[in-house]
Amino acid sequence: MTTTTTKRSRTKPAEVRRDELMDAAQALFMEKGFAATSVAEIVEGAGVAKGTFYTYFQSKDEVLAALRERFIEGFRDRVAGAVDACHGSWMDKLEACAEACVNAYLDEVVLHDLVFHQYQPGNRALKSENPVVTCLVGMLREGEGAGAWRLVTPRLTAVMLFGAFHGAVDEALSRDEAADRASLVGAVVRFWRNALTTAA
Amino acid sequence: MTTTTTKRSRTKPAEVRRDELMDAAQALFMEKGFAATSVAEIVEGAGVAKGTFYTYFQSKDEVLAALRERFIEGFRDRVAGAVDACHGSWMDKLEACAEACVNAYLDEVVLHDLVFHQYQPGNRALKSENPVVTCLVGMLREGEGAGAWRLVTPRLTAVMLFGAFHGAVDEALSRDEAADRASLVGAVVRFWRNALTTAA
Amino acid sequence: MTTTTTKRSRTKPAEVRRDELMDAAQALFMEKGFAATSVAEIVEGAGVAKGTFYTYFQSKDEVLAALRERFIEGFRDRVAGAVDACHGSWMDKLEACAEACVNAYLDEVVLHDLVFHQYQPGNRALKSENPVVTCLVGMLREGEGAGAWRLVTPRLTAVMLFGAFHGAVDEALSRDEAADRASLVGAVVRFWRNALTTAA
Amino acid sequence: MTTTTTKRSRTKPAEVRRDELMDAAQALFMEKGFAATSVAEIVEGAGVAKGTFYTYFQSKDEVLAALRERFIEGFRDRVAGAVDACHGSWMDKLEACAEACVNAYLDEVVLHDLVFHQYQPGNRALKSENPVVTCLVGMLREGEGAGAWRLVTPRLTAVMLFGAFHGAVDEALSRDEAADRASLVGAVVRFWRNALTTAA
DNA sequence: AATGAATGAGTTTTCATTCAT
DNA sequence: TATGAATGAAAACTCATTCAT
Repeated sequence: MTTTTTKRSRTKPAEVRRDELMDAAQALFMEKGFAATSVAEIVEGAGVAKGTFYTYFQSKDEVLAALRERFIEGFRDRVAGAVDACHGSWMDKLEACAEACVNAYLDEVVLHDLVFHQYQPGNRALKSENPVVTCLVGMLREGEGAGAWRLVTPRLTAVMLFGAFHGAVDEALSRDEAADRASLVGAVVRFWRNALTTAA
Repeated sequence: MTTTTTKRSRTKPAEVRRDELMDAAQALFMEKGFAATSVAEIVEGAGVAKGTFYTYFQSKDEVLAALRERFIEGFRDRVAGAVDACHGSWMDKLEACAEACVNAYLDEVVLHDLVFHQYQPGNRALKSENPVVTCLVGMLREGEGAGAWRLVTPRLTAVMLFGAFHGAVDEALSRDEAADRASLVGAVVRFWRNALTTAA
Repeated sequence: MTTTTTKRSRTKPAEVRRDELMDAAQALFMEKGFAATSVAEIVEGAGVAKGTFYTYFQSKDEVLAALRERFIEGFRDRVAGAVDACHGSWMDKLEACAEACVNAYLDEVVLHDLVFHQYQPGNRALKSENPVVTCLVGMLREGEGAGAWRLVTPRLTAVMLFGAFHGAVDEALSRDEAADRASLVGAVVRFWRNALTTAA
Repeated sequence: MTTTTTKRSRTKPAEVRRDELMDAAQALFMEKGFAATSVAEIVEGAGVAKGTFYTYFQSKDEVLAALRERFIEGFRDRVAGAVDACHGSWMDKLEACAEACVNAYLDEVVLHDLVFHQYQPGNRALKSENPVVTCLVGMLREGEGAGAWRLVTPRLTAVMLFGAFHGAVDEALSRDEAADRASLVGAVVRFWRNALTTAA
């Protein structure tokens, strides 16, 4: 009798529950760090009981992994979208890419740091399978094909461009100069352009 | 024979004890990760009692911080030394710097990762107060004074050069291509040079 | 037979568990002192795991605080009950109150000492927000309204009456003369009565 | 050679060193409580090394005991002195005694609490060997001999007078009304007088 | 007498995970 | 599926005390 009424609201679609848990975890990890966040806090944030967490994730580490996947996908989509939307020259595309990177990164640095900076011996690979780099490589290659620039090692160049942008944004952040995004984007674009322009 | 050496005083100069503890901690952290290493293991490794650890460090975190300092200093000394030892042109100095960076980093990646990859909200500053960057800035400014190149924002440029090198080495490492250091140094040097050469 | 009772759920109503923990703690504290009792012993006494203690109390200190609350409430209830049950004159009520105080205190000295004798800077207030005093104040005021006595400072008087009783019982206890409760009650009552009778 | 010069200032008369240690301990105990004070802090306060502490006291508890002795002596001397200095009637002496008690207590409550409130099963005796009570008893007996008042149980009365005064001062302290010592002394004296005046 | 580095037993506390309901 | 009380292993850290100098 009472069963029909009670059952309903408690059970949500698995996907939804899982997302809610991930959202709660992400917010807390970003606020206090991974190690400093307890499962107890995550479930509190998601409004479920302790045990429920373990129906969706095998361990605390697993949520972090899931979060990482989600972040990578989102970042790549955003940057790739900006490049695709640009119908100018290759240099224009490069500029669009730099701008998208800076903005996407700035918008989500904390999250970025969270999902990437957990040291465990031998997780270096993560950074390089970086989809933004992959996307950059593609663009560099196409641009090269079109004669926009010449590159000895496209992948390494992409990685260095990415590293340069990364460093610039980190610097801006640590100096509280990230608010002036235009200047930042300007500096990065200028640097990238130079780096790709072989001195005659 | 050895008796005389062994017998002498359980008490050692503070500096020595501290270093022994740091060495033991560093070895363990690099082997199993920071979180997975217990203070109990560290003191066992250093051959002292639990309490002794706490006469030299306030907490486990503090050793990591000390290790970071030690790493940074060593890295900077190495790079600065290489630049100072180069008596060629500014471009030569730049090259010497790039080479020293790549080599120093490659020689101590594991340690580098250990001391830098622990995410805690708001430790971002560390990277930018990076003494290698500071050293680079100095060099860039002097080089600019000497007319070797022209820079709009020296610090940001230095930071991007550093980021580029960092990314390149990370990439090489993750692809197991770090063995061919010459190529790597070559790629970095070429990239740096371009980045500093304003396209006319 | 007994199986049904025993088997049922390792989980007990929160209130019950909490009380069991408090009981175990109280017994041990009274036997060996607060500092000399470890949480390990408490949980052993209560038949639960270490962690369970911390589901109910934030720290060892918190149990002591809870014990104090419980003691104070019990004491007040007992005294207030005795006064309410007395339907004689105001002097009779005063006498009932004195008697109840002496008896209640004598019955639980050890516990009293346990919960009150832990010196920590600034816990003095506890004594004065003493609900027995509050109850005494009420009685004194009502009695005054009824013309039983006249008081310049009711609260201070209540506090002094309480102090007098407290001192008398402490004295009796330390001299092992507490067995003769009648005499003790007599002395306290006589003293209280005098103290409230303004010499004409 | 160098011995003569170096030795001098380091070694102080034992008595002095001991006092310095007691002073340092007392200050710290009063500020943060006995348990919360470490031997390390005591020796720091006294400006000596860890080991020195143990040349003068066998343990941390022993300092507290020494402090208690010192407090008791000082308090008794002060009250007894005030009574002796009063050459009026017995009621005057009583008044002088009450005043001295209140003042001495107010001046050293924290210390009083420190040395008396440390609960360990069975240290109740301490309070009753209270020298002020003993002194009060003497005065009450003499006054009774001189016909100033009549008492059934002098010691118990003394103890109750002491308890009353104690309660009054505690109350004043917890209400921050201790500054107005005159009123406080007045209330206590009035109460004491009444308590000693048998209602005809 | 004085030192202070070293000790290490002992304690509190945390928290990821389980499991009976 | 959801719950949340219970678990208990594991860890960090403290500090009174010792003792070689």
